[in-house]
Amino acid sequence: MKNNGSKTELPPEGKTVLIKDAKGLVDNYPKVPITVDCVIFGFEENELKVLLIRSDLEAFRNKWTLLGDIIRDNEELDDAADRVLLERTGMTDVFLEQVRAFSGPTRHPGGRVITVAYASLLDIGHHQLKITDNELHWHPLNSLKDMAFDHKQIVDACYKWLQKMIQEHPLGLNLLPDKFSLRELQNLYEAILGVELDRRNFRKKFFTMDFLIDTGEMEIDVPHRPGKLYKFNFKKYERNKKKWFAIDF
Amino acid sequence: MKNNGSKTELPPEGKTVLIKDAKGLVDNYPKVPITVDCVIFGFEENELKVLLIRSDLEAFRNKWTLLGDIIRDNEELDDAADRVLLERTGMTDVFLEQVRAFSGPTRHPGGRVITVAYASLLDIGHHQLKITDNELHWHPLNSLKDMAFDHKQIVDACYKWLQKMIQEHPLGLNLLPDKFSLRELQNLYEAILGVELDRRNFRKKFFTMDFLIDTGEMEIDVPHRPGKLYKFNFKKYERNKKKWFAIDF
DNA sequence: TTGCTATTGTGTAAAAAATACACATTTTTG
DNA sequence: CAAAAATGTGTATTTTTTACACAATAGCAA
Repeated sequence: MKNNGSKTELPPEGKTVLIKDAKGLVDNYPKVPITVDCVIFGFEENELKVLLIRSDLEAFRNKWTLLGDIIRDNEELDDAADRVLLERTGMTDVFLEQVRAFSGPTRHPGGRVITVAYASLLDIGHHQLKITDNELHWHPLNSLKDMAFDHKQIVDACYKWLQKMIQEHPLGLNLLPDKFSLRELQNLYEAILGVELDRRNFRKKFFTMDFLIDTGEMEIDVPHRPGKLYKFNFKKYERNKKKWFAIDF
Repeated sequence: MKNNGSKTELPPEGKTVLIKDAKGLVDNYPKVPITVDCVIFGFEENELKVLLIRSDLEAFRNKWTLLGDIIRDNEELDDAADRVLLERTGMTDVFLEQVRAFSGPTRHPGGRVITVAYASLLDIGHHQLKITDNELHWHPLNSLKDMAFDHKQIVDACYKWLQKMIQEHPLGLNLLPDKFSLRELQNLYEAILGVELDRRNFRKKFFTMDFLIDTGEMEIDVPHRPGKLYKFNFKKYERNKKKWFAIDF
């Protein structure tokens, strides 16, 4: 057995009593139900949307809630979030990232439940909702209030998270089809950040990064001059993404 | 009862059965013990350090662990982390922020325990350790391996979190005394980011931000020309901190 | 008291990045 | 075939970042 990493000797005998029965210890811990809740973002008609259902709790009659579930025995939080997504959208390999835990003791009317929020990004067009019970639908983020539980808070936190993340990573592309025009990309950024961006500078920015692949194809069915369609070169991005040193606050 | 925020009507009768007994529902949920673990950072001798103790589990004999505890009934995670900090360092109002949850089903030898990691920043000089049981001590981050549980992973995640955060927010100042010299500040950044920075440009950066208050005092007990001591103007920072629009990846 | 050491404090020029801004081109639609 | 709507493109200006060197100050040792 190694004893590296420290000059300190073993603890003095008789001072600290080591606990042998780890299982007995844990069995006596107070326990809490844990859920995951997914803020599933989509982009449609130049609007950021969230996938919601009606709450099935009487206490939250007619209120919207996030898709979520209790975690199962020995299930990782990430896996539980994946499962929720698979069950509802039929999609695997969806972008999903943990945002944070919410633990307000009165957040659930049935007693204490801690939830871990996940943000998920997917292309609305590229999938079919599996089960459309409880009015499962895409809800515009703007017209969202009065949700069940603390889900409005959770949505707000995940939206802020998203605003920050799309500026630092090419996350936003998960919301678009595989092939997209620069206008679509700019609309996405403008909608999520709530700003107007200069078209020429926006294009310059993306071309300079040099992660866009010209597919040679053009938009179709647009009522105006069609734009070029690009793919994002995720592989090159993963190889070249810059590490990031700038003090700036 | 309001019915705003949506054009959709009530769910069709007989389709969805609303659950009235929320409490009964939650009572039947599987439950898991939840802990908080604090990665408490300090800065001493130009090194980033973490506050650790010896594990009191036989299974992790002689391994270092983070300070943590089981959360209590109806205790918020943030409050539990505050409590851990208060108990061990005697300090209230310490900088503490949730980083993320860790849920590996085998992370605890006694059975499943989910933990929520917090990063904490404090000035080592400005406090006394309350209880020094279990060899509570400040451990250099560099010489850290072979910890109990998944605590090395947690430390790594929190360290990355810290590296990112100090570049975007004036967090790092929580690691320094109230009054500090620019050299100390630069040492802090260099140690945490693991880079060398140009002194003139570093100073220029901070002076340009205009959040430093000249205290009029100078360093004492330094074996060379003493530097000026500054305070950080947190109030002005809170008023003026920029919101932040730059696509950059 | 003097000189040595270590570190503070300061400015400028060059390069890179961000911004502001306008017009010709292409396709669809009526 | 003209009008509408959007694409595609370049340059000049400003701002930010980077690279870089020397005089001034305090402690310390002789």
